Amino acid sequence: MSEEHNTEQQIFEAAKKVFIRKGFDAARMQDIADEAGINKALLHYYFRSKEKLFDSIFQSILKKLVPNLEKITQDNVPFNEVINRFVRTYYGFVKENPFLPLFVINEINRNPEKIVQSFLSERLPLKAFFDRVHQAIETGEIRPIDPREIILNILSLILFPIAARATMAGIIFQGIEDDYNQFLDHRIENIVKMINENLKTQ
Amino acid sequence: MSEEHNTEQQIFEAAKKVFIRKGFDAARMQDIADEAGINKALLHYYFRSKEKLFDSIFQSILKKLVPNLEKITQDNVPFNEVINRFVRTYYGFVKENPFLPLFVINEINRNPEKIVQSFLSERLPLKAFFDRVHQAIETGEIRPIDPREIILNILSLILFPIAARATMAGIIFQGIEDDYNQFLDHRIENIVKMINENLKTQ
DNA sequence: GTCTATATTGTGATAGAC
DNA sequence: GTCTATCACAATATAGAC
Repeated sequence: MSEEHNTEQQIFEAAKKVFIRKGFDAARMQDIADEAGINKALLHYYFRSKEKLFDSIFQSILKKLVPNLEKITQDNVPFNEVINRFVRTYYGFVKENPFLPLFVINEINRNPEKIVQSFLSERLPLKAFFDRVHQAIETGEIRPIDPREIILNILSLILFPIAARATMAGIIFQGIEDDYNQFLDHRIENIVKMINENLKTQ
Repeated sequence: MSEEHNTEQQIFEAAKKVFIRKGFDAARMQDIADEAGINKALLHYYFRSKEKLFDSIFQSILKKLVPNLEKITQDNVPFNEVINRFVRTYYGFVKENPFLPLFVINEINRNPEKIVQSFLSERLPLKAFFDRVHQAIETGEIRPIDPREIILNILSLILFPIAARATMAGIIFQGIEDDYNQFLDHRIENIVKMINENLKTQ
């Protein structure tokens, strides 16, 4: 009873792990079967094809990567504190899920329609943040700026160093990833400062 | 005579185009043959294998993407002008070569040793920039900061929006790429400002 | 050097026994 | 539901004629 065997769920989790690490093209059905501890034929029994298996996984991953800013904006904190929370919680998340950013970027590149499907139907969790920015501009808390620019700057500064880890660690740290990790942790402080300074009025 | 046929060079250029656009895994030898206007067998005649053909191309591409900061730092201009030139010329380059960043990131991920080969032998073009930063710190022109942090911030702000074009345009511009391009062009101004403000003393 | 034809290998998918 | 064995196809690589 407590040991629900549930093969379908087992496959799902295994596939998630393999797809995220290798991407759709490089992922092998054999890898997924091995990871799940079963054989290839069962994959096709539960999910008809590799593509179908992938699709069932992708949407949930994309949602996890788009920052959920509703919680962060709902408390009535000053705007620079909104930025502070945004940067720190989002960095904490991608640090724990370092393969997600590049995975999502590549898969959307491979098939751009995938993103439309999921974001046309429901409301983006970015709406709350955009509203909060406009409010901060009206009250003179920050200078006038397109909210999308703030989002793009923060995501760039956080996601790029993770997505391009091997490249950047190779170029500026001779490939020593431990040093690079420490460097990134320490740098978060400065990102918050940089973003907030850029938003100051006058 | 003036019409040097030179099949090898023709293959090389075709392969470069196809590899950059599709990546190593997704690139097909047939695609390259078509692009070069010859057949598959000739590819193997000139370059023994797909891997060998790829390797002969990759190093030159990597070098092009690592910013060459020697020219920019050699004139005796104030440091904020160094930043200004760096950001604008580098953005101009990747705008003309939008597939390079993600291509390099993915291929180094696939095979991290590739980067070591090329950068252990010769001196990085970043050295001149690092020296210029240290000089600017000593003269009090900018605040004390790790030069690698400046590089990483600039590359993040410029490369990420290009590498993740489909994703970001999809999330914040409903996939309308023309609007996204204009948005990026206009944003460069603010990147220069943001980086320079962050480097101010006090 | 350049081509056509074919060998070889890898992988997604299916058939069929249990 | 789960397995083994096999199909079908795609893609790299090679043989051999010209």
